[in-house]
Amino acid sequence: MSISVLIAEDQSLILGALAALLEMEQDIKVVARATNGKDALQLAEKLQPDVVVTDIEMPGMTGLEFADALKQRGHAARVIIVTTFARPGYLRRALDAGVRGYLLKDAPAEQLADAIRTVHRGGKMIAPELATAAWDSEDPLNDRERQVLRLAGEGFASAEIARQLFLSEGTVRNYLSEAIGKLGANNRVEAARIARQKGWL
Amino acid sequence: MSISVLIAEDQSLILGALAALLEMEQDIKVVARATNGKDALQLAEKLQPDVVVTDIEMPGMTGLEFADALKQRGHAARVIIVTTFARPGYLRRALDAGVRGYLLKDAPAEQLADAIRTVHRGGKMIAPELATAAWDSEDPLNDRERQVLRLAGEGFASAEIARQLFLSEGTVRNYLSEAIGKLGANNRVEAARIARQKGWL
DNA sequence: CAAACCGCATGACAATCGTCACCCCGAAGT
DNA sequence: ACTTCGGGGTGACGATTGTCATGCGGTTTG
Repeated sequence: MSISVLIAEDQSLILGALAALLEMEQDIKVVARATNGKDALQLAEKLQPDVVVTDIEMPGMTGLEFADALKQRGHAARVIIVTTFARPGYLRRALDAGVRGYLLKDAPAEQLADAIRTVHRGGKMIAPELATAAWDSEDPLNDRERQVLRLAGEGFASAEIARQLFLSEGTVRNYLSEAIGKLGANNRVEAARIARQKGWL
Repeated sequence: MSISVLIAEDQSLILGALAALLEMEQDIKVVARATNGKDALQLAEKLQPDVVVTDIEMPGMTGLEFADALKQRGHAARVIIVTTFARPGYLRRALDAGVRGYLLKDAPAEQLADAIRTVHRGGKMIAPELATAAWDSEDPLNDRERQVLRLAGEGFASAEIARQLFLSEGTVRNYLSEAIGKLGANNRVEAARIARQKGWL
């Protein structure tokens, strides 16, 4: 018997493409498609697919909320998240929602079918870039550093940041220096980029 | 004879999925895939595909630069841009680069094959959301300013940018100063932010 | 042909940034 | 009461950034 799959993804073109990709596998059957979390939830309840593949960023209900909702209702479907974002924070929330797979969109194409099979068998499949990162890379920034870094990343000068946060300019520079050091960056811009990319801003 | 197509898209999973989607059409043949602009350029030169489908945001060389490079070399291939971003600035630059199609990733899946056929026939296909909005505000940046600004926005220092682009550091600073002035920004970071948001990077 | 541009480079100067050592003070611990 | 600690601050110094005037070899173009 083939594995029944539901796909949720808000960009129709990508949705169609993913479906086409999976249609090529004889042991996988795409039984439904949804372009947002709410539709996906209804369809999942009605069709009881073996596996659900979902994006995170969708209008209305995100993939994470969707996974959580499925879990609440004691649903058997195993969920695989497919997303652009390698943010440890997302992975955390996904695992908390009982998600069994977390793939990045820049993983090789065969991995999706693999992941579906693995997860259907009861296994887990986490993008290697994140498997470790979820553990070791905790956000090293404190509150002030985050605030300052966020503004610096928008292009505000130290003096302006100081004004906005009611700090002295020197202090702002100290925080920035700290943040730059903690993130292993060479300057505020790079630091902001790194932090954003990790989902810490 | 079927239409030969090259696909460039940095997210492998999506790349594979798009290829699968097109494989389903009997009159379309995916002859090559690339995950960045440079590879795409080489492959396009070697294989002379009828149509090139490319994403915009790719590491190294963007889809727009790629399209431009193809045009420079007097290449016959017709280019279709497929992107998430409905930024008028992108469309304008795409059209300037001689691009024949501009689709959004949330267009219906069948549109891609349609667009390929239309473009192959010599027609154009522009996402309706953008067809009108194209004449918004002009991009005041020239090529060098764009390159320099992009790197500056990533957090590279002037000296590093100079090394990467084989320019002197002073020249890099001059270009940045120009760009900052044109965009009404106060520093490189703000300038990069403004340009990005307008779709000029 | 000469004028006008263009892309790139220099050099200089002021402003801003990044770093570091050290200070102040109010809360906690013990 | 005496330390310790954390948030915030100061001052100074070198590196980087932003600005501007100026120069120089190629292309256009009148």
